[in-house]
Amino acid sequence: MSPGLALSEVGALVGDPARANMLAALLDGRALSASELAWSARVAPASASGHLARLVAGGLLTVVRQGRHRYFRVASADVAGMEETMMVVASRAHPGDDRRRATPRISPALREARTCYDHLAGRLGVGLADALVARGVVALAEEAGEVTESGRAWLAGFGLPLDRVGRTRRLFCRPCLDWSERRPHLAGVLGAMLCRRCEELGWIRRERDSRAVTVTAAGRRGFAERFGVDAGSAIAAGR
Amino acid sequence: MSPGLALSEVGALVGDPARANMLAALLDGRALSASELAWSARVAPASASGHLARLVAGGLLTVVRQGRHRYFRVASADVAGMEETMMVVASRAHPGDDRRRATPRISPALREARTCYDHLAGRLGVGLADALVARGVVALAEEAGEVTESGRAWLAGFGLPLDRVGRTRRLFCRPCLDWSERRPHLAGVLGAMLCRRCEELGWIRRERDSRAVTVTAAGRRGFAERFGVDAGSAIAAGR
DNA sequence: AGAACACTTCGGCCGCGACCGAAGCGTTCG
DNA sequence: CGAACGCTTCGGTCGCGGCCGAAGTGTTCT
Repeated sequence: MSPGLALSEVGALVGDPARANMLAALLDGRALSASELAWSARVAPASASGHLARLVAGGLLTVVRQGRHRYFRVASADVAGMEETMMVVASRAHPGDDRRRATPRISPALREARTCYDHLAGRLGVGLADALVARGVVALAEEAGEVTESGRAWLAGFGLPLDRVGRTRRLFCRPCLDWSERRPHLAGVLGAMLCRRCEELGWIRRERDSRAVTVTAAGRRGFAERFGVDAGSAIAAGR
Repeated sequence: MSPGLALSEVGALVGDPARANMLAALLDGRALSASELAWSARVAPASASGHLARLVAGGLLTVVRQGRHRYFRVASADVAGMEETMMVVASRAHPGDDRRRATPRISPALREARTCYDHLAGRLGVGLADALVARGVVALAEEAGEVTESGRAWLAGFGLPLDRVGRTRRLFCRPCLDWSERRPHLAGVLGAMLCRRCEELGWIRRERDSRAVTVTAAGRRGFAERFGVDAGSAIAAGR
C-alpha cells in the first residue's frame, strides 16, 4: 500500500460533500442515527446509507445498533483531530476570498460556542483559553502547553484537581486552532475536563441536535467571575 | 461556507491518487518541479499540470518559477501535519488487513529512515526518539513533550544549545506518530534542529529524488556512541 | 535565429461514483 | 397479526472530473 494511495483513500472519503457534512455533524463526538445524518447531509436515506457504509469500512466511523436505529460516531480522537486539521487548512486556503468569507454559512450560535469533539470551541472556547493564559494558569506554545505551578492551585479551586490525572508534571494540555476564530482554544485532556466541569456546574448546556452550546444564566455569572469572560452579551443579544 | 463543504474541498483535493502521490512526494519539504511530480504521480505532464494548478489554488502547495521550471512545495507545516495525520488514520483504518499489510509498497529504504517535512522519521527517527526518552533528555506524552533540565545539557553537548530558542522552559517538542513504525518520533522545532544537526555532522545524507535518508559511516558510529542506536546494521544488510 | 525544453491550454473521450425510487429486510409498535 | 418505521440493497440514470494527444506559450541554449 503506497503512502500516496492510503492518503488518497481517506481523502476521497472526506472529499464528498455529503460525507463531509456527516463527519462535520459528528465532530462533537455524539452518536447520530442514519436518518439524522441523512437529513444533515441533505441526501435521501438510500444515499446516506451507502455513504455511511463507506465511512465505517474506511474506519472513520463506528456504528452501534440499538433497536431499529443505527447510531454512528467518529471512530477515534485521531479522526476528529484530522477533521479539525483539515478545516484549519481549508480556512487558511482562502484567506482573502471575500466571496467565501462574506457567506458565513456557519451559524452565529456555532461561532459563539460549540463543542469540538470533547472540549469547547468558538468564541467561548477561545475566550477561556485566553483567560487561562492571562491568569497564568496555563502557558501555550505553538503545539504544546503546560499548566503552571500556580495554575494547578487555580484549577483545583475550580474543581479540577490534577493530582489524579498523572504522575508527571507535564499535563495533557494542547492548543487547538479554532477554525472559526482562527486562534487557539484549549484541547487535550485538560480541555475535556474543563468542558465537562462547566457542564457539571450547569454553566453550559449542549444542544440536542447540533454542536452548539448555550450558556446558562449561571454560566454567564460564572464565566464573568471566574474567567472574566463575557459569555453572555452575545448570547443575550441573540448573536 | 459551511464547515462540511470546506472539509470536502480539501478532502477532494487529497482524494485523487495522482494528487495524493504528489503530496506524498513533497512531504519532506523539498521543492520538486512539475515534471518530477508528473513522473512520481505516473501521469502525463498535461494531467500533472492540471492537478498542480488545483493544489496551488487550494492552498496546499506554493509554487516558485525558476527559469523554465516551476518548483512546487508544501505550502505550510499545517498542510504537512494534515498529511501525516491522514496517513495515520489511513494506516489505522485497516489494522488487520493482511492483504494490504502483506504488500508493503513502501520501500525498505523509506521505512528505514526518511525525512518527514523537516525532521527524521522511519526506524531511525523512532529509534532516536526512544533513545532520547531512555536517556531522560525529553519526556513525551501523548500530544506534548518537553526537554528535561538534564536534557538541556545533553543537547548542548550535542551542539544544540537551546538558550537561544526561547525564554520559556517549555520547548517546541512534539511527538509525531510515525505511519510506518506506528510509534512516535520526534517532531517540532527540536525535531527539526536534531535533523539539521545530524546533517551538519555528516551523519545522514538526504537522497536526491526521494524522502529517503542514508546513514553515513560516520553516522553509524555517531548514532551508536551518542544515542546507542544501531542505524547501521539494517543499512549495511541492505534492508 | 532556430532548436530544444518545460510547462500549460484545449478538446474530446470515457469511466467512476453520486443520486434517487422502488423493493426488501428486520424491528417495534398497536 | 398487521402496520408503521428505520434502514439497506438493487437498478438505472447522469454528470463531474481524470486522462491523454496535440497545439500553443515562454525560456534557455547554441
